[in-house]
Amino acid sequence: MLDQKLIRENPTSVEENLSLRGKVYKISHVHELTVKKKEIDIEISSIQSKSKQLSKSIGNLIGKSQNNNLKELKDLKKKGNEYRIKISELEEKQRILEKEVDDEISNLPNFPSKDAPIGKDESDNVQVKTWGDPFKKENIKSHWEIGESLNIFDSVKSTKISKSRFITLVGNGARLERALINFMIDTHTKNDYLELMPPALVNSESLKGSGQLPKFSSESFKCSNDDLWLSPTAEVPITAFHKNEIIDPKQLPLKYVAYSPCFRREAGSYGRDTKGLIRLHQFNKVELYWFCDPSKSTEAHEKITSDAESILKKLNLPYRLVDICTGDLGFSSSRTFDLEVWLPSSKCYREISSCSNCLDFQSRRSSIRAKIDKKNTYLHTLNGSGLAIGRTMAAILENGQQTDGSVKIPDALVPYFGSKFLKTA
RNA sequence: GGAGAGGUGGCUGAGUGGUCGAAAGCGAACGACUCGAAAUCGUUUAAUAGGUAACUAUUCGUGGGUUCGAAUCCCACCCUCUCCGCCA
Repeated sequence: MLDQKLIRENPTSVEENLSLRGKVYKISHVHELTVKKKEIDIEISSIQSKSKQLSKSIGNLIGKSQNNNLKELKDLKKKGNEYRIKISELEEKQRILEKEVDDEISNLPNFPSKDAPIGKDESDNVQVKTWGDPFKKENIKSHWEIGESLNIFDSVKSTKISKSRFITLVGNGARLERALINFMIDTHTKNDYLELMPPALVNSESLKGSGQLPKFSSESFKCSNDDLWLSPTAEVPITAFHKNEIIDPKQLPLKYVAYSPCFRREAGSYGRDTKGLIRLHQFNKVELYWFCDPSKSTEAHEKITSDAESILKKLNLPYRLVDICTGDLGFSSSRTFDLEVWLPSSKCYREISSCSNCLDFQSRRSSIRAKIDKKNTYLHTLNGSGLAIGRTMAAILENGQQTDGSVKIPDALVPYFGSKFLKTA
């Protein structure tokens, strides 16, 4: 959520900042609404003040004389009644305006950071660095071919259970999934992250608080009988964990790691990545999340990214770091570093983690503050996958494939998985 | 799901129409006493929004309503607790 005051006082700068995303944003209408709303706020409070004084003097008058039928009293009450009617009229206007303003501002994305590369779309993203040697060989199998031959997951049977884009992990596949979750959480908790295991169902307010609503309602699954949705990422419940709080600044930064199943409708992606573990309606993810002092979020962004990277390094998976351009930034983010893992079968890097600095965008939506220098200040929030489990498994299968059909398990994962190779059961 | 009870400041808890933003206690801060501390005594101490400030408004679960005036009355919703039912 952008600052309403900024929109009211400096609409031009708001438009300029938003236009960095490569689209035109017209905010003159919201601007007018915020100005009107401010006028009404002031008017209401001045009438309330008069009305309050009047009520007190009526109280005093009744206290002094026992007679309730004085003409003076009647006149005062009449005057009070006028105030009341006026106030309720104005409040009605205020409510409508507030809703309009809120609706419009809720649909505006965050400002891109000045440091983000300027660009229109994905093709303008900037590769910052690569790590490890991409595995290139003839006769490379895709992870779904490997999965099928090792019998570690089954998508055909899963359509009987649910529909397409769902997966059932089988035997060692399920075991590998659990090993990855535990390995990642252990690594991060050793690094001072506090583990959370939040609800998978979240209410509308929570989705709004982190930016998924109102604009992206078609991206999430809704439970029709309740005001509950299947959470698309742990970012949602973690943000909501501190909703409407004023946090003691001594506790900052708050660093959380959470495993959660994630549910996404993937509307509009029909035909893309239909095979394997890359794009599913349900997948597991370990998420990293920081609430921090606004002056320290740039630094925190570097740190959360390197914490996510450390998993790829420990698993010895080749990857690259990409600086997302202004036109390709997510709705809530002002700067995003993507980590992309090498998938040899498709000879390309695929996103496995997205590390974003949302500045005060989510904390303003969710009202999460800390008293810093005697002022209540919206905190900065940062999130990053550390990592997406299914895609990590795909990368391990493809990068670790052996000529005999087995898969080498990364050394760091062996204690969790329980053996050095993944073979046919 | 059924029956009942309840949601008040950092905490406990009083308050059923009029200086109530709210008694009392605990806690906290400061001061006195003390070499220092404990104990004791005294003073102070809710939050939010707007404003440089004086100040103004709002807030007693949330949202409406009645009234000149609502923590207090009415309606709806949310949450918590107890019992019963169901259940991993």
